[in-house]
Amino acid sequence: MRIQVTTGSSIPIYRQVVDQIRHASATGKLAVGAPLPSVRVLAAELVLNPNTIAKAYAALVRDGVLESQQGRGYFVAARREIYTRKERQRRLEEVMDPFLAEALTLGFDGEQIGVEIRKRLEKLAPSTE
Amino acid sequence: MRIQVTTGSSIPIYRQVVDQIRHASATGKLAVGAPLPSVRVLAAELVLNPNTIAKAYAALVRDGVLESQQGRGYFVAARREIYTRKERQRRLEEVMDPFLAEALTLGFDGEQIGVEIRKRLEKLAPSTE
DNA sequence: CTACTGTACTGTTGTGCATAGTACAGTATG
DNA sequence: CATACTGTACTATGCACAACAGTACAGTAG
Repeated sequence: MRIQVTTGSSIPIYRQVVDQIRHASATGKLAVGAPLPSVRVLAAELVLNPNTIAKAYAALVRDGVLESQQGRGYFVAARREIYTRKERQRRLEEVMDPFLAEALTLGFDGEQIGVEIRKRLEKLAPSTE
Repeated sequence: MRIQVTTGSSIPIYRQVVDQIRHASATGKLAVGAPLPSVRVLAAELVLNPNTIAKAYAALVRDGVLESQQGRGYFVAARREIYTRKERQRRLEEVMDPFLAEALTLGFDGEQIGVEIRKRLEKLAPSTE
């Protein structure tokens, strides 16, 4: 798994790391149980502070994407439902609204947004169920 | 047009204002040419600093959503294409990726995301084309 | 002129990101 | 056992930005 980070972006570095690992996990690019590079190794690779990586990993643990094992490392956690249906819905809308506002401003309508999303997903996970 | 703001959210207040006006403009709730509440009036209404509203309005002018007229006020700008097709695509993907990462983590697949988006848009603009 | 509008500053405060550095606990290998 | 990894938890610093307060000036409408 290759992680890329853009310093100077308005998106915090640790957030970029979180998003990429989430994506890889959700699309199956990172299998359940797979080990992740250690905090210090990934930090050295990306020329970042280990604290930044630790923060990203901690956030992913909090969200149930990763599991940590003291002294061993971080691993991709088994998929499990950690939220109620209602909570899932609420969280989805929370991130959907700003996205829709931007998309609509750019002149896309509902139809086109759907198409673009499908295209993006296929590009990321060619073997979709 | 009614604007609501949540202080203490992780989303900056001025950003909340921007998103809501964008949405209202994009969905037609705010007609082209319609006047917006003055910086001071809206600030008083929401119990905010006028600078915060001015910042939000300025951002909307920069994005082509509003137009300002010295001494008169802010008005909804005429729709116009301010970005190239390529730039639009790039901007869409920029906001789409974090959204998709979150949605996938929550366990939604492409199909369901499309459905949720359609539902959300209908709710916001019942008279969709 | 007066009262509204936008606009542009200067500060100050608080918060969050990212950094550096140190320290300690658990695990694996020899 | 010792060593070298791993995660984890602090403290402290520099920086950027959000939001605030206050002031000032320019354009518009009555």
